[in-house]
Amino acid sequence: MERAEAIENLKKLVGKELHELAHQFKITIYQGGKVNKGWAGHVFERHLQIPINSAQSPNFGSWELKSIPLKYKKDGKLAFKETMAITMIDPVHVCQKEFEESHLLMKLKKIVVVARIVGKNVDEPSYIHSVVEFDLQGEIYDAVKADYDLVRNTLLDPDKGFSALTGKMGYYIQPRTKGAGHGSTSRAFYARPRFLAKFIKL
DNA sequence: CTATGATCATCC
DNA sequence: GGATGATCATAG
Repeated sequence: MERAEAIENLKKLVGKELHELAHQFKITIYQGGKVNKGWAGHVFERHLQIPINSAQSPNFGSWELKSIPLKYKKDGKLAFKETMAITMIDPVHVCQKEFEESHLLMKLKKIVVVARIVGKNVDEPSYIHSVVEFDLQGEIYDAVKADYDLVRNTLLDPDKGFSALTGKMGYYIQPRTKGAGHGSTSRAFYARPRFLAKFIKL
C-alpha cells in the first residue's frame, strides 16, 4: 500500500469511536483486569490490513504507523497525554552511525501519526482527532540531531555508557526505559510533547 | 525471551 | 500538570 493511500484511508476514520472498531476487529482491550496497552495501534494496523508483528520497523516497507493519545485539560483545551515511543535504541548501531545515517532519522522521516482523544481511562470513548506526517526542517532537525548526538556521546563515553541513559536527557527526543518489564533494561527513543506539538495542531 | 504496539504508576 | 521509569498483551 502506498503511504499517501494509507493516509487517505486513515483520515476516513476521523471521528470514529475506537472501542467500536476494536470490537469489530476482535482486539483485546482488557485481559483479566489488565489493559492491552497496544490495542489502539492494533486497531489501525488491522484497519489497513497490516500484519501485526514485532520486527523492528518497515511496518509496510515505506512508512511507519504511530498513534498518540490527546486529552482535555480542565480548561477544556487539548493537550498531549503521553510521550511517543519511536524506536528501540541499539547501542552498537548508534555508536557506528552519525545522525544522518541513524535508524532514528530514517524512522522519523517515515512516520505517520494518528492523534486520538482519550478520556481518563480506557473505558472512556476514544475518538480519532487527526492524521499527520512528520517533516523535519531547520531548527527542529538540528535540535533532534543534537539530542541524538547527546545519546551517542553518552554511549561512547567510557565512564557512562548504555546504563547512564536517562529520560532526563534530550530536548525533543529522550532515551527512556522500555521493555516487557520485570528487569528488562532495554531503552527506546521517545518524542516529547513539545516535539509532537510542532506537527500536530491541537 | 525480546521487539512492537503503547499506557500506567508515581514522583516532583 | 508534566516528567520519568516501569509495565502489559501480542507475536515470532
